[in-house]
Amino acid sequence: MATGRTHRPATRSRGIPEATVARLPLYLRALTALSERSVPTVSSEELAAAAGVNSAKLRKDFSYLGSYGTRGVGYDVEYLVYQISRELGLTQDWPVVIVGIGNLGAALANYGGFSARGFRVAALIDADPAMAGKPVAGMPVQHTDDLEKIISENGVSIGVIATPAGAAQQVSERLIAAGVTSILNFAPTVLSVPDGVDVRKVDLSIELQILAFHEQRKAGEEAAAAGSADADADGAPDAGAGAPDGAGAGTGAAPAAALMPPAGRAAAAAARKGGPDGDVPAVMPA
Amino acid sequence: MATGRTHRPATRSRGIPEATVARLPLYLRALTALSERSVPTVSSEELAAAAGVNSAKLRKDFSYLGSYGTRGVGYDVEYLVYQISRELGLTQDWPVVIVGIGNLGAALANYGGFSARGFRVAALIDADPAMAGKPVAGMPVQHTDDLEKIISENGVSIGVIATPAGAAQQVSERLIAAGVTSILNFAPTVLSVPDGVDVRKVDLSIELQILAFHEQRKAGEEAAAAGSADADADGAPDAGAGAPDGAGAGTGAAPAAALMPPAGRAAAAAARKGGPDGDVPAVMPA
DNA sequence: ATGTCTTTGTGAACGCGTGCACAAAGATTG
DNA sequence: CAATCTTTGTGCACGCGTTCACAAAGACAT
Repeated sequence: MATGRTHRPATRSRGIPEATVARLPLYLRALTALSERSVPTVSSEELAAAAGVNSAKLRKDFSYLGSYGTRGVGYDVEYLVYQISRELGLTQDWPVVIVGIGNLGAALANYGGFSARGFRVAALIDADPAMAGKPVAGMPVQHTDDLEKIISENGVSIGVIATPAGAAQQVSERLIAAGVTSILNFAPTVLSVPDGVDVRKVDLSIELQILAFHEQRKAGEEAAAAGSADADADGAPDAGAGAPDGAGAGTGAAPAAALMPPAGRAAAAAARKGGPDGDVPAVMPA
Repeated sequence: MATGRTHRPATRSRGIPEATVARLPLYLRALTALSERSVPTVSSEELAAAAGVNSAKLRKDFSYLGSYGTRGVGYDVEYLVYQISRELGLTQDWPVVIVGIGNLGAALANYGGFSARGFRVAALIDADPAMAGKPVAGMPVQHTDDLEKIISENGVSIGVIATPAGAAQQVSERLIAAGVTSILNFAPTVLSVPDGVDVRKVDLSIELQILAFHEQRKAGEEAAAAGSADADADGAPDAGAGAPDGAGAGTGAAPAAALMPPAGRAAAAAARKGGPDGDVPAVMPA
């Protein structure tokens, strides 16, 4: 792409924005549903509605893949299914391993959607010797000791980590050393990996916290709309002087007790101490 | 990373960009870890490293909350934990219900991280009569018939949907009608909800597909770098002519069979027919 | 063939998020 | 008290992603 005049649309060679890639699976799902109903073609408008996105965005997304539509008609469902599948690499088989067979790991192992799209669970791995050999989802759990061997023998390049947070980093290092270059991380930790390795994380706790934020905000606006008395309300937390701060904030239920910085600290910390966060109870991300 | 969003027209009410809100839980986790080690203060540099973000970004994020740092020193850990918790609304109790107690639902019910941050599982709900009364995570599963009653009696405003895709939309409607205004959706469907309701979705299948895309791309580049013969390589997906493309990619096994558009269609469609996608085998999103 | 109607593909404007770079603020030392 | 050093808070520029709006392309009817 750098050599002199490699004249070409150049645009879409290596293009395909991340945001677009992230939506392709969404389109694919909607298209698959249409395909099952034997719908021959769809307009960008219809498909966009089914995928829950803007039609212009969808068209632009598809434009990165090439011109697969027919003006005045729409897109050929089957053909598009094929093209997107190919673009995503779903036309080939991807063996994956799941490390950490706790509650979540087991649920993932039983996950039907895995095999549905070219992903094949090649092995289930756990550090607990008691788990070894035990069948989960019709497949015997193997011990961590054999991790490297399993990876190389099966040509695994994608690993799923569902271990407690404390073990995640080490597991990722072993996976990578063994040849894995893509990781789906369910453990509540920031994995540091070398360049060239892709990591995506799924974090339930974070999603819930984000919802809580919006929920609180909604409650605040509601309160503000109702009793429009206190102007400041949840206003900008001016930590300025002494202990003022947005005290009178009627936002939530937040009583007085939870408002002064230096004092409340102890309580806050204490309340969290026992909490499962550092290593998670073998269930899921925290 | 977990996906999902439901953008609001304009969050003009009180700054705090969505992107920042999404990172606050990350900071909170890192801070909590520091707190447990009794570290009194952290610099933006250290905290940023622990959270896996850019330090300038972190400082800017915090600036939206107010000026909680001390120049030349850093941030007071405990104080910051408190402020972020308050901002996220974690100082209050959030009762949540989990609908759909399959493999995943059960794993979520057992999830320790729930209660760790102010979230309390108020009830487990499932449509299967056989599940009713059955204890999961030390709590009896209740039948869908009582959904509305459960929601209102417990003042639930956050619902978690872990049902098969086919039931998700209807469940969401009942939850919303009963008073829920925030939903965490694990079902592989696009939920259409009225304004004012927040939906975040976690979709394992999509994450894996995104990884597969990058994995394929890496394989393509690798092949291109090695045998620099065919210039085009993984370039623009010219479905047209022959069967070039990054075939020789060592990684996978993509044979020739999976390359022609009009022909492969049938196979692709067929392979998917029986696949669990339309309604998911009571395990997880597809 | 010609005209009309539908729908794609995309140029261009806009807004958000990111990261740099630096002045201001405060701690610390002599 | 002055000098120096550390770290925050933020103005600014850049790039990505989203959205609008419309010309071009093709189907379809006459």
